[in-house]
Amino acid sequence: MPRKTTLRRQPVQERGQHRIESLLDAADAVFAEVGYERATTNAIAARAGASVGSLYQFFDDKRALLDALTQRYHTQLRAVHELVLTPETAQLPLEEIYDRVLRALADFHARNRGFQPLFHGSSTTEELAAAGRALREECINRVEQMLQVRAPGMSPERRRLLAVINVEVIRALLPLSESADEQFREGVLGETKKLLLGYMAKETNRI
Amino acid sequence: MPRKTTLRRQPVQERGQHRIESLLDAADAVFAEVGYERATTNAIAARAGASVGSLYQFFDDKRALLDALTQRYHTQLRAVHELVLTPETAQLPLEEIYDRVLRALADFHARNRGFQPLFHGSSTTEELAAAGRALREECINRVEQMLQVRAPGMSPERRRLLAVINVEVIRALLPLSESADEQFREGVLGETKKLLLGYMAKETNRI
Amino acid sequence: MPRKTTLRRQPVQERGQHRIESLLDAADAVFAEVGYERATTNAIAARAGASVGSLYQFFDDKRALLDALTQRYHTQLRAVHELVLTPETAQLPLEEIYDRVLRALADFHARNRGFQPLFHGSSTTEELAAAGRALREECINRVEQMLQVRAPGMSPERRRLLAVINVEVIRALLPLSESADEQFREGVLGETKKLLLGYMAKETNRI
Amino acid sequence: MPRKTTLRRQPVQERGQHRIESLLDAADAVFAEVGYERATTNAIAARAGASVGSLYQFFDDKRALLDALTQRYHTQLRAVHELVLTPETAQLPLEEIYDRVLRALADFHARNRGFQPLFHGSSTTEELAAAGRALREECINRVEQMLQVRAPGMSPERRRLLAVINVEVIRALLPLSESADEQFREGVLGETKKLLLGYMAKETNRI
DNA sequence: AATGAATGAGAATTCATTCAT
DNA sequence: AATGAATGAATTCTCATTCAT
Repeated sequence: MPRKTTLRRQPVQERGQHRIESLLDAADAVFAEVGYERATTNAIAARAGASVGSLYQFFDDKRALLDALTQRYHTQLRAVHELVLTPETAQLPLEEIYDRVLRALADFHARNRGFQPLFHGSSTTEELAAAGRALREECINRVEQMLQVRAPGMSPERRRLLAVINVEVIRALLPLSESADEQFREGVLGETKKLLLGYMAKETNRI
Repeated sequence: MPRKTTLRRQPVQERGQHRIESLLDAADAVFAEVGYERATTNAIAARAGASVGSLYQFFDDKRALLDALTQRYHTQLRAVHELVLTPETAQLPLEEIYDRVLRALADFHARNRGFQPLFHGSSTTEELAAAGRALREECINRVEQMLQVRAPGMSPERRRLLAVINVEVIRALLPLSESADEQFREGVLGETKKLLLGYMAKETNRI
Repeated sequence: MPRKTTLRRQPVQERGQHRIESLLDAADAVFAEVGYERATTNAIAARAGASVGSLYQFFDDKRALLDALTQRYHTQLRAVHELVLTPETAQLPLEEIYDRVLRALADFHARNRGFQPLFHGSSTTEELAAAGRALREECINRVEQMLQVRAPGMSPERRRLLAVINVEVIRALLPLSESADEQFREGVLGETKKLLLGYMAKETNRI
Repeated sequence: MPRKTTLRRQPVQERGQHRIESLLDAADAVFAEVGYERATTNAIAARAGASVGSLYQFFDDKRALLDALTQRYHTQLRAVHELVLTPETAQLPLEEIYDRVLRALADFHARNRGFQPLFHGSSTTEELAAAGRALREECINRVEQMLQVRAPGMSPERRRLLAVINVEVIRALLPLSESADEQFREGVLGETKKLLLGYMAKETNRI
C-alpha cells in the first residue's frame, strides 16, 4: 500500500495547488522517461518550472512524490473503473465489457506515461514494487466484484484466480498496443479480446 | 541486442575463469535483489568473495557485467528451447508442449533470479530495456518456428502476432507461479495452459 | 585554444560569484603546488572553503576549472600587454620596452602561480599542452604586432621567427628570477635584457 | 639528485639485463607519451613485452624506473658532453662549438623522447622536478668548465650566471627545432646560434 | 624468473536534502 | 513561498603493488 500521502504543507493558496499539480505532472514525465531511480529532484523541479527548494516545500522527499503520484493514479483509475466496471455494466455482453475496458485503459495509459512502469511491477525497488502491487490489487478487486455479479456461484478462490489472470494478461498485452505498426496494434487489441473472451466464456459458464 | 560481450581480459589461468563465473553469479543475485541501478560493483564483488579491483580486471564496467550475464541467459535459454521447442516436439499435442515449456521455464526462472526483471522489460534504463527486448525476441522467434511447423498455411504476420501473444502471456503469468500459496500456484499454471490452449486450438485450426 | 568556458550554471546570487572566484584562486594555488594531474577537486574545494558539491555546482568537471582559469590568465595577460606592448610603446627605445615587459610579466607570474607550468607547456596532458600553446600564441602575436610597427619591412616569416624566439627565451629565463638569491635574480633580469637587446638590435636593423 | 639507483635485484643472467633495458626503453616511451603521472606500470610492462610482476622483479616501484631512466640519461648526456665540450674543444671558435653542441643535443633529444619533459623541469611532481634539476645542473657545470678554460678571469658568479643562461636558452629553443616546418626548424637552429654567439662573444671578451 | 590475478585506497562525480537569503 | 547555493555520503572506476602458481 502506498503510505498515506501527507503533503509536507497543505497548500493554503491556490497557487500552491497549481504548483503541486505541475510538480506531479513533471514527476510523471520524468519517471516515465528515466525511471524512478534515475529521476533527480532537480530535474523534476526544473521540468515543472520550479526550484528544488520549492519542491521540498511540498514534498518531504523523492518518495513522497511517488506516493502522491500513485495516489493520483489510484483516483483516476477508480474513475475509469466507475465508468466501465459497475454493477450495471456487469449485465452487458462480455465482449462489450472488454471493449470498453481495453479502450478506457489504453487511454489512461496514454495520459499517464509514468503509470506503466509502476503497474508493471517488476521493480526491485521495494517502494515501487509495493505501489505497483497496490495498483494491481485495485484492478483485481474490481474484476472480482464484476465476477461476483456475473457468476455468483463461483468460489472466492476461483474468482480471485480468474481476476488475477485477467488483470495480468491485460497488463502484459496493453503495452503492445503502443507499437508503431498500426496493423499490429489493432491486431493485439482484437486478439486480447478474443483470448480472454474465449477463456472467460467457458469459465464463467462452468462456474 | 546485447553488445558483443568482450571481457576486458580473457582469463589465462583457470582461477580467472572461476572468478568470472562467481562474479556473474553474484551479479545475478544482486541485480535480482536490488535491481541493476542500485546494484553496486562493490556489493557484487563482495558477494563473489572478491575485491572490486578483481571485478574490473575482467569487466570493463558495470554494464559489461549485465552484458555478460545476458549472454549467459541467452545461452541457457537456447538450451531450454532446444529441449522443448524442436521440430519433433512440434508434432506433440499442444497440451504436452505447453506442459513442457511452462515447466522448463519455471525452472529456468528459479535458477536465474536476475532474469525476470530483465525479461520483463519495463525498464527505463535503455540498456536494460534493449537486453530484455533481445531475450524476448529470442523466445518469440522460437514460437514462430513452432507455428511454422504446426500451421504452415498461416501468414507470417499472424504467426508473429500469435507468437508475441504467447510469449507475453507466459511472461506475465509465470511469475505468479512463484506465489507462496501452493494451491494458487498450481492454479495459475493450470489456467495459463487452459487459456492459451483454448486460444491456440481455435487459431491454429482456423489458420 | 581553451574550450569556450561555460560555467555549468551562471551564478544568480552574488554569493555564487564569490564562490567561483575563490574556487579559481584555490585551483590556481593547488595546480601550482601539485600540478593539474595530482590536484584533487576535493583539495581545491577545501582550499576555497567550500565542499566538492559546491565546486561541481559551477564547474562541470576538473577540466572546466582549468579552462576557466586559463580564460582568466588570458584576460589578465591581455591587460598586461595592453599596458606595455601598444603601438605607442613601439616607438620607445627597445631597452625601455624590455624593461617594462619583463617587470610586468614577472609581476604577473608572481600573482598567478599556476600560470607558469601551463605556460611552460611541456605537459603531456593534451588539454594542458593545448592551453599552454594558446597562451604562448597570444604572446607571440603581440610581439609580432610590435615588430610590424618597428620593422615594417620584415617578412612575416621572419617576424614570426623572431617573435617566437623572444617569447621562448623570456619564458625560459623569467622563472630564474624567482631564485632566492637576490643578486642572481637581478643578474638574470639584466642579462636577459642584454641578450635579447643585442640580438634584436642587429636583427631589426638588418631587417 | 636522483636517488642512488639500486635495482631490486642485480640481474644475474644476461637475459635479465635485456629485460631491464627493454623496460627502460618502454618507460622512456610511455613517459614521453603520457607523462610520468599517467604512465601505468602495467602499460610500461606491456610495452616491454613483459608482465607487471616481471617489472617489479627488477624495480622497487614506479619511481625506481624514473631513477634508472634518469641515470641512463645522465650517462648518455655525459657521453655527449665528452664529445663536444672538452678542454680541447674549448679552443675552437665559439660558432663551431655551438654548432656541435646543438647538433649533438638535438640528436640526443630525438633518441630519448622521455628526456625532454624531464629536462624541461616545469613539473610539480617533486621527484620529477628534482631529476630535471640534476640533469640541468650537469649541463650547467659542463658549460662552467668550458668558460673557465675560455675566460679564466671571469668571476665564478658570473660564470655560473652565463652558464645557466646558455643552458636555459638552449633548453627552451631546442624543442622548437622539432617543428614540422623544415624551414622554420632550420631558422630556429640558426637564430639560436646567432643569439647566443652575439651575446657570448661580447661577454667573454669583456670578462 | 615469469606470469597474471588480487587487493584496496583514492579520485572524480552525482544527487537527495538542507539552509540562507 | 521561492530561489538557488551548500553539503557530503555514496558510487564507479583506476592503478600501484603484492602474491600465488
